Amino acid sequence: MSRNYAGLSRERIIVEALHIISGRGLGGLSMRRLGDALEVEAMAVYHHFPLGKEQLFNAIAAYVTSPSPTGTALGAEAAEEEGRDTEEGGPDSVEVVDPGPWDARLTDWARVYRARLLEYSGALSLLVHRAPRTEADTATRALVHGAFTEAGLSGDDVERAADALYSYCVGAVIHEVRHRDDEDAPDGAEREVRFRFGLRSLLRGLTAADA
Amino acid sequence: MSRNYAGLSRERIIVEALHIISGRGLGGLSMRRLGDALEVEAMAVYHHFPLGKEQLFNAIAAYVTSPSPTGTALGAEAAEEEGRDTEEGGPDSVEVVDPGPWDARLTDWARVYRARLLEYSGALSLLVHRAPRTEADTATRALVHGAFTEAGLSGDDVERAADALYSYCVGAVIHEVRHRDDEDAPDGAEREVRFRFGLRSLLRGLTAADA
DNA sequence: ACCTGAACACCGTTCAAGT
DNA sequence: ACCTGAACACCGTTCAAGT
Repeated sequence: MSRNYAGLSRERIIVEALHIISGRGLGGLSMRRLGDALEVEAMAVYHHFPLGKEQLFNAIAAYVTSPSPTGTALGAEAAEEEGRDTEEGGPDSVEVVDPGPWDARLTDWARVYRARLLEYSGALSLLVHRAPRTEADTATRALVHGAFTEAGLSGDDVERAADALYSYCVGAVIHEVRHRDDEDAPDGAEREVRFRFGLRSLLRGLTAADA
Repeated sequence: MSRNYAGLSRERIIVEALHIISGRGLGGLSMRRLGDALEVEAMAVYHHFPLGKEQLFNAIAAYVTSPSPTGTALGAEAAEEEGRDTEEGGPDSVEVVDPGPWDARLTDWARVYRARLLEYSGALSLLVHRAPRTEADTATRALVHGAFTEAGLSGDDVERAADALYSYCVGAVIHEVRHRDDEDAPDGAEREVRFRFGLRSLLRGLTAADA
């Protein structure tokens, strides 16, 4: 058992780390435990994340906030850490036009985003001090910017509305996770109702004509 | 130097811990370092927090979310952990009537809450999986409930609006902390403008007549 | 390039002991 | 009651070495 080509990769490591986090919490993730789960010596992880646990945490944060399970965030995040530029070609090069009216686009995005954050709720606290610049993040900005512009906002108000939307979404998921074990906590269905209620209200307030 | 009546207390420990967190981050807080800062052996902390670091974290979370610096949360949190009831007399026994219209009351509360979370931003991630039941928390609920009722909401909508408000406030602070070191990050004044913009919009949307 | 294994400094916590 | 000090199991990370 000397040589061990375990086929380790950044993504396999991240997925296994998230599995541990989901089972034992963020504090339960140790490099040694991660190595065990990957059937590898703990130090092997350092070959893929030379900067150690902090770099792994950044990668997890990027992974969690990127909608695609195959992890488009991996390349971008690796480039970021080593000082390279992102591999993205030109600006607006992938300008995907979503179908439907602006509010449906925003609501759909929010629903997907919430679902993903809830799926990896154990890693949520990693996001408080980390805002990884992923492809998914740029795509989201374009989508939200376009939607609010279409809704009639302009100038600084577009940025302000976008910030309010992001704030509400991550805040709502955190509020949900924080309170889901309270004695009088609402069930899953009602929690989703509340999320959509708040979202609808916020969008209405953001796009109503100013007094 | 055998005997050492250091005059340790839960509050002194919490304040010192927050000082360390503020300087070196949450990961920089160790029991040994905390002991050093308090000029005491690390193990002395365990006499005041017998359940260890997790209990200390809970106490910090309660302290941070309680507006009074003297920490009204301390007693409530201690009671909670040891299974005692809170010392609160009857329901609605302290029904304080705030002055001003409902939206001013909510805006004032939000401004104070945001300021406190920003002051202890290093401890923010502790709140993601902790919702300590403090006196401040009960008072806030009464205030918010009353304000939204006065605004014309009724039934489940009051709870839903309250959840949306909490969600927005903690989400906004987290969004602010997450992005304040971005290259193109807005300055402090603009960040406050954005917070109030989003808050105003949310309140307007929450209390507008349904379509 | 990819992984091992020993080593080092540090950590949370227990426990018996001191005053 | 309040604090000490030694001890134990565990941790992140470095480094030299193996293939």
